[in-house]
Order: sequence, then C-alpha cells, then structure tokens
Amino acid sequence: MKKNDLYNQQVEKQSQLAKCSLCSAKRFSICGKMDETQVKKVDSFKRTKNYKDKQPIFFQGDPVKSYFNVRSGNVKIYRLLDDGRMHIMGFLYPGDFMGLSSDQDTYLNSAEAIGNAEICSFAISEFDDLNKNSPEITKELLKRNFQEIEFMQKQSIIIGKLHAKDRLMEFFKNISAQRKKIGLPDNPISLPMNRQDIADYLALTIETVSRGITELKNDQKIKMIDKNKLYIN
Amino acid sequence: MKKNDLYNQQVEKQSQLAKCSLCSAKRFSICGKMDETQVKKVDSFKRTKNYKDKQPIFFQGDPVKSYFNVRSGNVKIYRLLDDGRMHIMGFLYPGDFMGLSSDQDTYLNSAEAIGNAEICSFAISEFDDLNKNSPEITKELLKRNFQEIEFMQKQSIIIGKLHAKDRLMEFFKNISAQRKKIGLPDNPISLPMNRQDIADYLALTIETVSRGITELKNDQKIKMIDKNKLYIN
DNA sequence: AAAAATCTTTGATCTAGATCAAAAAACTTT
DNA sequence: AAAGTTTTTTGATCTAGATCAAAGATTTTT
Repeated sequence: MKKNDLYNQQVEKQSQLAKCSLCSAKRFSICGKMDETQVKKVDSFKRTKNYKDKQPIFFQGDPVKSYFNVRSGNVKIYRLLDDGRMHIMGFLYPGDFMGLSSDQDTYLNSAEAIGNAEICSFAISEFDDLNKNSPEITKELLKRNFQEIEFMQKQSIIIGKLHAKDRLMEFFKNISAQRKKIGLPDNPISLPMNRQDIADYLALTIETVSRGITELKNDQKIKMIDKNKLYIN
Repeated sequence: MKKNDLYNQQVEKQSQLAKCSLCSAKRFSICGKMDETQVKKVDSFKRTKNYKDKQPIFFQGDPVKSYFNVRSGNVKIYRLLDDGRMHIMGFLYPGDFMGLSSDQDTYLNSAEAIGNAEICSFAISEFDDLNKNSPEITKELLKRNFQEIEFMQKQSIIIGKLHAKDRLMEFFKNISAQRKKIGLPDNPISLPMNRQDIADYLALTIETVSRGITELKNDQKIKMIDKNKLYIN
C-alpha cells in the first residue's frame, strides 16, 4: 500500500492517549487559556484523529461543522483557484487553531495534513457555547486574530516586494521563530513541506525555489543537512 | 499656500458638528453596535479632527495612545520598508476602525489621510474600558478582525498570483463593493488615491499601473470618466 | 494667465523569474 | 536490489513587468 494513501482508514485515537491532560500542545493551544472545568468539558466533547500525509481535514466550500486544533504534526491551509492553481495561505504547527471564520457558514480555505498529524476537532455549537461564557477564550481568539493579521501583513510584503532568495530566507526565519515558540530547537530547522508547497506559499515556481535554495547554499546563508533539514547561518 | 501642506494647522471640529448622533459613518462603525449609554460615553471622550491630504494620523513605531475611526474621507495604511519603499496594506473608508494591534505597544503601520478626512480618536484606556464591559463591542471587533484576515488572504492571492491587469480589475471591484457597503453608488467609482498609491498597494510600478489602466480601457473592461473616476463594464 | 511643480502616460530596453525540457536524486513497490 | 514512481535540481529560452527616459496633462503658485 502507498505511504500517502488518502483513503487509508483512520483509527480514532483511544481516549486514554488523547486526554487533554496528556496533550503536549496544550501550552501553546487555546486550551492552555482554559480553567480546569473548561478543559474537562473540552475533553468530553472533542474528538482526536490521526491524519496521514496529504489527508484532507476540511475543504473550501464545505459547511462549517467543526473547529480544529493541531495537537501534533503540521497542516497546510490553502485555496484552490478557479484555474486549478493552489495558493497556500499558511502552514500550521502544534497549538494552532483553525476553522473559525467571519461568516461561519462554509470554509473559505482547505486544510490537509503534512506528514502524520494529530488533530482535535470541536463541534461548533459546543465550542461556541464554551466561548460565549468565557471572556478568556474570546480574548485569546482576539489576540490570535490580531497576530494572524500582522503575520498576513508581513507575508504580503514578502510576496509583494521581496526577491525569490529573500522570500526563502524570510520563510526559513519564520519557521525558526515558530519552532522556538513551541519549544523546538530553532536551528537547524526541518521543512515538513515539499518544494512545490514552498513555491505555492511564496508565490514562486518550484524551479525558482530550487535554484534559490542552491544559491543561498552557495552564498553561505544556509547549510543543507539533508533535503528537508537546514542550518541558518 | 500649498494645498497639501502637512503643517497646516488643524482646527478641531466643534462639538456640535462632531456629535455622534450626527455622524454619517455611525451605521458602518463600531459605534453602531453600541447602546445609547455607550455612545454617550464615546461622545464625551472622543476627539474629532479634520485631516488634510497626506497628513499623518500615526506613524509606525510610535507608542499606541489612541485608536481611530474614519468618519469621512479616506485613509491609507502603509509600511515603510528599510530600503525606503512603501507597501500599502490597505485603504480605509468611512466607518473603518484602526490602531488596534496584538501587542498594543507601538503602531506597526503608518496611517495618513487621502484628501480631506474627518477622524475620531479614542484614548486607549477609555476605549479598552468600554470594550471590557461590552461583549457586543468585543464581538464586533472579533468579526471585523476575521473579515480583515479574509480580506488579507484574498489580497495575498491577488498580489501573489494575478497579472497586473487582473490585480487592477480586482482592485476596482473591491472599491465598488466597499462603496456599496457604505451606501454610495457602486458604479461608477472614484479613486481617491493616486497612481503611485495603487502601485504600492498592488505591488506594481506606477508605469505598469498606468499601462494596465490604458489596456483595460482598450479592452472595454472599464471606461475612464476622468483621471480619478471610472465606470466598470 | 504665465510659470513652476507635480502627476500620468507612453516609449525603449533590460531582467528576474516563468516556462519548457531533461537529468539526477530520493523514495516505493515488487 | 531492481524497476518504477515521484520529487528535486539544473539547463536553455522566453516574457511580464521593472527600469530608464521623456513627453503630456493636470494642478498649484506667482
């Protein structure tokens, strides 16, 4: 059987292992802002699933039924354009929350796992209920939204104004900072996504990404440890 | 005296005219979500100022002392890059709120008036106070943030994936939609900003913007009424 | 209303990154 | 471990939009 088989049956993680109290992403998650009663409630209504590489989590246009939280692994958030091209909005890391939007009707973007990922899902009604009665959660959501706006602003400068090599360098630095935030070594970094994903994220082609990496290597700005692992000088 | 003199002395709008009850932007503003008591409070602590073309409202790096609301006119939100280039994050219209950020410490972007604009300012402490005790205001802020994220996502696709002519066309359509939202005719539209601003917003050069407009005219996609007014076919 | 300043358009040329093509490397399956 | 598949890199060529340059419009000042 192929490694990346989308139709692979998923086994729901058994409750013992999925418990919030054992969640390594809790500290960086929205759940980290909840009190014990709230976490207990989340623990009871959340579902935790293991996703394989390239397995879809939700798709643009689908009705919004759940919100999601990344427990481990990575996720890419992307939009398919009418002409079939893909634009990647961002990559998610453990502790990142997704699925909320302004209209709450249908998902605007699609999400799929990059490599193996554990994702918790919350039915919107139950999560909204919890949120409604908790200013802490609302405040945390607001804060995360502001951070996302600021990140998107930086990203629009990167895409709009920087050359290919500089976009790549900023991308590597962002991964480094993100890793630090969740307690991983910030150098060297690993690239969970492939070259095409990097291209679709930075608004470049795969060839330009490849050439850019080669040149950054020659310029001694980075050192490739292997295809998906690099050291930033 | 030059029309766009930055150092023009401002006359604070007299309270009678600046009253919230007479504000034509109230319906589209955050203030439109407030009850009478809250509006009364806002009315008492807000300050309303007239800005002239190119006059700064706040500057990136300055300590955040106030939030702002556009009462009339237009504003550009931009970031100056290290090399002196400008990236415009967006254009604001009556009813738009600005100044809030995730860290609340310093402004990340700069803001200046495009043409004459009336802007209300709120001292952060007084506004935060109001917000703290009003779930409606918080909810409205959250909603606006989501809309901004979604707008930025669309914008990143426009900048990253579309050709010059298509970027311009999307830009005109966005202005049209925005005008409709605030009760102005959605066609023809006026362009309050100049060609350089459009270029800095769409990550193009002024020459490419100019040529793009000429070509859209030739393709019968738009009809220029004058330099700053156009009809979308 | 003429002169000066600013903004916009048009023309000629250049280039970063796209596209087309193929080799090399890294994985998967048998 | 050989064959097949997918991903990444490298090479050659092309092009949309940048850059450099100057002419027209429009606005501001005198």
